[in-house]
Amino acid sequence: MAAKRWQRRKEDRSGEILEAALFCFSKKGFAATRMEDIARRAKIAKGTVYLYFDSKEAVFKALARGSMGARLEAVQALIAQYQGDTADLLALVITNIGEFARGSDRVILPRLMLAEAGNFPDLVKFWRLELLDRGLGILQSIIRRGVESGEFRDLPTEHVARLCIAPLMIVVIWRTTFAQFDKEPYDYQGLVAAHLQILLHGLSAGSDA
Amino acid sequence: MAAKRWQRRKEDRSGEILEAALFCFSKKGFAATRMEDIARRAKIAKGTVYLYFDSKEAVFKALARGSMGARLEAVQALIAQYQGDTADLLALVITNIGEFARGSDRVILPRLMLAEAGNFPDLVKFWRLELLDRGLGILQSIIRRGVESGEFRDLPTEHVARLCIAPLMIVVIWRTTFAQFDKEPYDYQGLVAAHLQILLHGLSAGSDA
Amino acid sequence: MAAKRWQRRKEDRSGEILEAALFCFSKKGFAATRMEDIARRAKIAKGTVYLYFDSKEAVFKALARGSMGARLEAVQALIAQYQGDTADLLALVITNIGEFARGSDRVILPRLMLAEAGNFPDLVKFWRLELLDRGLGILQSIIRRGVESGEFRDLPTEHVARLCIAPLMIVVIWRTTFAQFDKEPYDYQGLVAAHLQILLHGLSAGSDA
Amino acid sequence: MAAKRWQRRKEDRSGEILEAALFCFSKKGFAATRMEDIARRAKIAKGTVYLYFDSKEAVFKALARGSMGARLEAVQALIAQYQGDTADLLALVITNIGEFARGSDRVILPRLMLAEAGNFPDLVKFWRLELLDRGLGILQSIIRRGVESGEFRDLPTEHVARLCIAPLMIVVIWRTTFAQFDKEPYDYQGLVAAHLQILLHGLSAGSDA
DNA sequence: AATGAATGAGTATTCATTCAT
DNA sequence: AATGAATGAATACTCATTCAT
Repeated sequence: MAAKRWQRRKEDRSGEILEAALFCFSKKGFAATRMEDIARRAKIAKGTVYLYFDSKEAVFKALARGSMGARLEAVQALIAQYQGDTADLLALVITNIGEFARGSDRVILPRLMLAEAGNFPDLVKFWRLELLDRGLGILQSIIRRGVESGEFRDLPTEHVARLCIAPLMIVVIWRTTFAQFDKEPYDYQGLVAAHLQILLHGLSAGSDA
Repeated sequence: MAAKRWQRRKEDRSGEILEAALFCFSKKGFAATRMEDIARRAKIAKGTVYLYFDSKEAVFKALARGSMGARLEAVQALIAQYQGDTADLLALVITNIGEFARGSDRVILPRLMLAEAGNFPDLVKFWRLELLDRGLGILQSIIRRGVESGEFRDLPTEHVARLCIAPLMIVVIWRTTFAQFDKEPYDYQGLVAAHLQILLHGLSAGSDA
Repeated sequence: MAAKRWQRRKEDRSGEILEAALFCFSKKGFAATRMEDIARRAKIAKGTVYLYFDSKEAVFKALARGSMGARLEAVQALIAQYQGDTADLLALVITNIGEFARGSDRVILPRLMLAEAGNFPDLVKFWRLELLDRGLGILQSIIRRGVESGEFRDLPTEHVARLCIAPLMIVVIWRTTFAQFDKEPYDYQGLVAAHLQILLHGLSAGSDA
Repeated sequence: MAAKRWQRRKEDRSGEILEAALFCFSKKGFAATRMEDIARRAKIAKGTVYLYFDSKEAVFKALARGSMGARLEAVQALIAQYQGDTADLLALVITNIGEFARGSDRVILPRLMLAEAGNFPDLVKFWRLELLDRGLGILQSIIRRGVESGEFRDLPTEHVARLCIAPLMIVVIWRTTFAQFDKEPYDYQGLVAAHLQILLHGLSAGSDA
């Protein structure tokens, strides 16, 4: 539990390697990244990587598994203590994830996962179960709350949850794939704002004739 | 002795190879697919592939370039001759693309493109310019028409266009990546329906007090 | 209609193939020449070559064996009927071979043989026995005649014969290998003339004190 | 257990590889030599060769470039300090090169270069400019000196220089190509001696009436 | 712990050769 | 006889992994 002092160094190394690997994988993909690329970027020797990870695959999996769940838990905590309009809560959650999608350099992780899904089925399963299903579950519970309180129209929550997320995934994909050809930077924040306007308006029970 | 080893069929070899390649690439990714895999699936010899394509990369590019534009043009034709509500038109277009997303086996093409984007920058450019920008342009013009006719609220069309598409991309990604872990098949049609309900409701000018 | 009268006969084809092969081999070497190169140059289909030759090796051997002996026999005939100074005869023979070396497009044959010697030991043997030994034998007999008649100094004929040939081989090598970098064309005729001057002078018995 | 599989010896690996390559190339030619042949002969693994050379071509070029210029410089030094008859100097130089031609195992280098000339045009240029032109230049300056001092007849030096070398090239070719079929070893030394006798005699101004 | 030279399995590509047309 | 599509063996080169130092 407590971090052992003499392992301190080791943990740092491991993190540096993952950082380097993230950079390389996101730039060239898993297959096209050579262990030496990772090592060079981490400023260590090729062999050293193997002191921390069994194989290139292990590096990738450690990368893909780590550090994504934390955010989810943060969102969960946010919700637990929330008092107020469901619409505001939903807006808060979507904005929060939106911030991540448009700002964090970690977005390359989902991009990576999508790209290599074919080669790492168990990783897909992990993402599906640990992140997607959990995340969608949280959203569904929010939406259900809105329906029950009469704020939202009664639409199938499993679909609505996905519809909340979809534009954020667009942000991720756009940033990691197509942004390089933008002449002027795309206004991600505006997209999220428009999304919220349409979504909340569209969900709103009161606005229905 | 053996069944005909030489089956001359220049006719559609190229198409068969692309079909086989599509299958292999979508299953294992570009890098992990061996030319021999493609050849075996196309039931020809390794060397034969090279009679039709210069390299593995050329196969991939031919695949990624082909057959996606046709659908776009179909949609364009649909719109050109359309008379009636903009909302209905938008619903029609989204449903049309949705049908593709949830039914066609060609959806692996966008999946593939996303996956290999890092290794084929010029291909990304092609998709961006020839498909995305064109497609988004079409949607924007529809939305603008709705705004001008007073049917839709005045929201930034470049964002709204993306919001129309986003859930369809979710369908594509879900089908090609996560569907394998569904216990019961996900109701894509329901998703598109919910999308339309929220979107059209959310866009609708009349509902706003 | 009936068979085309003007259709080329088999023998012609074979010659055309050899001609094409000579061109290709001399340009790119044996290994780097593809059967298709030969076929294309001969303006026939790849498969057709195999109607005339069993393999690429067979083409090369047919080429290397043919058409070199004829010249040797011409020289032999020249000598047989010659009456006069041995020095003049030697000059005549050397000039004759020199003409070949500096003018004929067949010089690529020895060049080719040298280049591929390692891969075709039996061909080397053929050249050695059928051409070199015979050619050197003829030269030796001339020189011996000169020694016996008192025209030439008494030097070992097996060496002198080679010394007569050596500059001509230089011509061959120069033309086929280094000439491409000459700024102004090298004066092969002048070389042969200088060779004769030195050789005959050097051999001459009279000039020795 | 097994005998050391990893023998770290960065020291002279490169030289060993070149040595092995020289052997293989001279035996089978460039194209027919497999990288594995070279590796096996150098007693290392296939991949190791690539730690020292970028490609098979690079191995060949390193080989062809190296170790030939040194001898030329030795000859140049010899001349620079020489005092005495030009005829003696010329004899000395020719004998020196002759020793190389008939004794050194490096003669396969020119043989190799001739054989592969077609595939390595830039290498031909290197040999032409760095070795041939320089070598011929040295010889021409010697001959010019002889002409100016009145020892030699006034013949075109560019031709005479080549005539000095020609028999030595014969030695190289004979040794590397035809010697294998000699029943009794050919007397290369005798050839060089005869060459000198005829050449010096033939050049000598005094002997002319 | 760290290094990086060495290894060798794995694959894209070429091209001599075959044979149905 | 002629063709050229199809075959598949052969090989240069890459790179994940090992381990002597």
